This record gives sequence, structure tokens and C-alpha cells, in this order.
Amino acid sequence: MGDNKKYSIEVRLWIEEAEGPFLGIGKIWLLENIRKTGSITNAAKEMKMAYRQAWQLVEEMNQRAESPLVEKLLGGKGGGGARLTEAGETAITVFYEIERRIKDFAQKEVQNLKF
Amino acid sequence: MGDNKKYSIEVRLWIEEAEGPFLGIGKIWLLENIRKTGSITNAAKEMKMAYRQAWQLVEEMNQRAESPLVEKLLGGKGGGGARLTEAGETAITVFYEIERRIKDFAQKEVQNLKF
DNA sequence: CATCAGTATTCTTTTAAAAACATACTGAAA
DNA sequence: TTTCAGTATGTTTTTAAAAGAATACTGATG
Repeated sequence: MGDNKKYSIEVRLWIEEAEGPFLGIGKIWLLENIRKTGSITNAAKEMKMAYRQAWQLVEEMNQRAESPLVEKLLGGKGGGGARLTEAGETAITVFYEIERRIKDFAQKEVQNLKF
Repeated sequence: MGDNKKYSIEVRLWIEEAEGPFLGIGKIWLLENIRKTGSITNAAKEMKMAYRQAWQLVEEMNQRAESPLVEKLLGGKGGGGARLTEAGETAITVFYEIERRIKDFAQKEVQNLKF
């Protein structure tokens, strides 16, 4: 291993909480799509994922976060929808910030080790 | 998110190659167990994994690495066995080295961001 | 007070991954 | 030339996860 073939390092990170994995890139994408589309239904469509699963992820995030990341609006004109709370916005920002730093570092390290 | 609850960052990394994920912690453990036990069969038992799967992982590693990571010995006294090549040893060393650096960095970053 | 689109929830079906099972093959050594 | 433990490989079964289907609930608005 080491000379001809091209290898790179991939890094995956997530925020862990007492009960296990709490927030990774998948949920972050979901949050972003909820922000973009205004509803869980449309976010799920966007991501080609079942509404059911998207809803469950939101449910889990909201229950395990200190305060909900997504605010859900029930009934009314247009049936309702969902939007990010301040905590939800913060989660996205913080996650990407950490991810960027760690991935940047990882790239540098790999060059050093000429892998 | 952010004050009372305890969150930590978890990092998973692997070496990527043209055809996709090539070497992660799972295969590294397998290599270590092959070294320790002298055979794929016993390494698999150690890890409570099926021989078949362990064998397939070895096969894949050997084919995708520039040179094989595991040398397999067929037949003979004791039926044969398997042992690491120099490349296999190097793979373990390099992997853990990179992992250590990145995880150390990740921990520091998280403290900075007081997450 | 009927409509409507999205949320909420249960139940069933599909699918893919892992495990389990079965059976040859190998070759040094007794 | 039989034994033996490990490698090699195909087939079947289990299992868990994802997807899909079906149905009730919500409440602003006309």
C-alpha cells in the first residue's frame, strides 16, 4: 500500500449524547430541507425518503435535544408545516463548523503522512 | 442544545480508494485478530463473525490493496492458516496513527467550541 | 361546516444484509 | 494414503431495516 494507487481519508462525524448517536449529517440535511421547503412532507420528498422516517427523525431530534430543533404547525391553511427553531438553526451552523475544521485537519494530516 | 446536556463528538474514519471504502476500523480489527490467531477461522471466532464473511473481507482487502495484506497458507499440517504481510502490518500502523491524530484534534476542537 | 394539505400513527410488505448451512479442496505429516 | 484443520465457495435461512400502504387528526379559511 502506498505508492501508485490513490487513497484518501474519509471522515464521518456526529454528535453523541448519553443515549447514543444524536446528530449526524443525515439529520442535518433533513433540517436544511425542512427549512427550505417548510414542511416535513416536502423535505422528505426532496430527499426521496419516506415521510414516516423523516417524521421519526424529527421526533427523535426534538425529544433528545435540550429544546426542539423543529417546530411543527398542525392543521390550518395548507395543512400546517414545519420550521426550524433557533436551536435548529444553531445546530446546523455548529455542526458544519466542527465538521469543516476536522475535515480540513484530516486532509492536512494525510498529506503529511503522504498516504 | 448547548448548556446542560453532555454532548461529545464521535469520529469515524476510513481509507477510501477509487472503488469506494477500502479500509476502516472493522477490517483493521480483523487484521489484528489474524495476526494474533494465525488463521482467518480463529480470527473470525474471536470476533464472533462468520468465517465466510471474514474470508470475504480478506479477499477484498487483498485484491484492492496494491499488494496483499494477508498471506494465506493452504493445506499442510494444521490445515494451513493466514498471516499478515509487511503491507498488512503497515496498514494497521498507519491507520491507527492517522486515527489518533484526527481524534485528538477533534477532542480539542470540541472543547474550544464548548459544545 | 366542508375542504385541504400537512402532521400523526399503526400495520403490512419489501429488501438487503448477515448469518447459517453445506460441501469441496489443499497439502504436510504420520 | 488417510487424517486433519484451515481455506474456498455456493446455497439457503434469518433478521433487521427500510419502504409502503392505510387511516385518523388538526385547524385556518372560504
